[in-house]
Amino acid sequence: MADEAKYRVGMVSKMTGLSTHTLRMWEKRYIAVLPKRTEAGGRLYTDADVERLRLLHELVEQGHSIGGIAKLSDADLRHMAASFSASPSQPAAQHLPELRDRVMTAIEQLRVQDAELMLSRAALSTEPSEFLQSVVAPVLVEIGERWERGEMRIAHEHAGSTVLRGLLFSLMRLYPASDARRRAVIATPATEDHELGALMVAMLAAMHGWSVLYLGPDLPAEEIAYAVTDTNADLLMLSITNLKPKDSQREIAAIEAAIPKRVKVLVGGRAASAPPESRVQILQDLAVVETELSR
Amino acid sequence: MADEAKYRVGMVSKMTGLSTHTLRMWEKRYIAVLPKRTEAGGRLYTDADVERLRLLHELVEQGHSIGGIAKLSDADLRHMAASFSASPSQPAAQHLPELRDRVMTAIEQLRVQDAELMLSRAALSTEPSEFLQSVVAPVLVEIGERWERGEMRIAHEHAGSTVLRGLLFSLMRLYPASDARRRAVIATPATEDHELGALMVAMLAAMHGWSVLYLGPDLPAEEIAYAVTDTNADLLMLSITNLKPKDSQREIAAIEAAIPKRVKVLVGGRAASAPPESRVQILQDLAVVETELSR
DNA sequence: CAGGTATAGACAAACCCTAGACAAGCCCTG
DNA sequence: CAGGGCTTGTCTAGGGTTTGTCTATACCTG
Repeated sequence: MADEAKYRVGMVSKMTGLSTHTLRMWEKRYIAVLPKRTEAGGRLYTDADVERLRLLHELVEQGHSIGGIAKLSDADLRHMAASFSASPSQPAAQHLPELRDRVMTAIEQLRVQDAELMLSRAALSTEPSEFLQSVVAPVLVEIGERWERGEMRIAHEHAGSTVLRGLLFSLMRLYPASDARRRAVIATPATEDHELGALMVAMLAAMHGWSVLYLGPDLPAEEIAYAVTDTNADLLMLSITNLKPKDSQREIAAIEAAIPKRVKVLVGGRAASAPPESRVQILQDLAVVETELSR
Repeated sequence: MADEAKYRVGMVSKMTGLSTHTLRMWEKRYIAVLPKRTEAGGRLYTDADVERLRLLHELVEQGHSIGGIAKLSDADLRHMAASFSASPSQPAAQHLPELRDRVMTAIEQLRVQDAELMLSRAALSTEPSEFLQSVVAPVLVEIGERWERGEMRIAHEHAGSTVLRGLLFSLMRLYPASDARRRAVIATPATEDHELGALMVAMLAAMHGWSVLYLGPDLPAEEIAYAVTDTNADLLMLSITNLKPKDSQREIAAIEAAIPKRVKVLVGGRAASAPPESRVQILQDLAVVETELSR
């Protein structure tokens, strides 16, 4: 839409705080960005370029050498920036299993502040996908299991998932969308009210530079389709953990029928089930999600 | 009727702040607008032309080059102006009503990043309670109204409330519990699934130094009572916006019967309704909540 | 004729381009 | 720790491009 190249070098200089000279040198020497050109040769930067340059600037000010980071992907840059601002210097909680236990204990005792503190510390000093896989997901599963065994009350389950929801929201907001051209819509189909899976992939997508529209849980098929079409998204991700296969298939089929063919659809979650003849892709775990997101 | 060509170049100059020379050059060189002519050759601009020229003028003052934007469609121009006012502007919208409108517009267009950016910026530069009362609550109400009038889709409602939820979660986590002796439990009774009111008071409580246990929406009475008792809380706050008076009263009575007498209970929200003979206090607006919290 | 407008051409200031030079800082090695 | 080499931000020079304004001349209307 309007996300084409539009900023000239002087404007980008003001936006990023880098001199026009530096901008040109970073391009010439390290190909940090590669702006389009006008017919007369003037540089034209996109929003994504500007965001990337901001990130690079920040990292350079933190002491990285431009030559070393200029070629990294947006996702890598974002990750570096995030983990720096979080870890002035600490050994990092290397024992994720232990962290898990401590978090579970805190939730059992309804000490949510403690749980939050431990989690957010760990989140910023750990690889995001690893954090999700080794901490968030297991904690969720364990809460579910203990609740089924009657070892935990609904109050615990609520408290725990609230902590995790809040954490994931915050993490998602940590990554400002940079690449306006890669749009992803993330939601949960009608009657599926478990949003944590969706939040996890939303966070991953944001971290990988996608411009994420997170719609939350329990959305009718036509609404999801509308959002995808209206925003001209390239990717739709659904999370399904609680639906019956029949319902899952019906909703997916309805959505699929109502969106453009070029939109890629990824479905994850314990109960994900696609109709036969479907183009959608079922994702088994978060690692696969990440590889899909990074291309 | 109103789109007749009416204004001559001198008039348009005064209306747009552009010199007549500039108007002619923009037409000749970039075809920014193409006004009708009188029989003798005089330019006649329409209201739409004037509006477009105003937009172009604004964007040029923001640093865009006229040559680069003159050919864009009205929609694109509007889009650019909107997202600019959201992103890298320094003075921020100090006018809260205006901010509200801009946020609503962004939500209507599913530009959640812009909405988020504007909101979080304003949140940090505004008194929290005023922010909630002048921005968050009105936006919520307006989304609800527009949705009921059929002017907004469920997708918009979801997108909007997701943005606000995320924001409130983040704000809540901004205030680490300072006073561990003043504990508050905040939740929404069974079948009440609107959690935004609860989140608002949770944020206020956290801001006032309370140690907050936020349990989220839709919690059975015995679970709320358990949490209050188990954490030895001094205060319970409930938010009820959607229940029938009968249900509201039943839930409150059940909770009240199961918690220690010394626990203060505050209930807020549009549909708050307490049983007769109840000790609970009904709070009309957020200002009252704040005075209650600060003692 | 006055006042507003029209066209075409001329200009200057601001902006942007490339290529090369250079100094300060960092890193490695002896 | 000294020196050589690499890295990196800044500067200069010379030359295009973009853009607002100005001038000169002419038309139309009352």
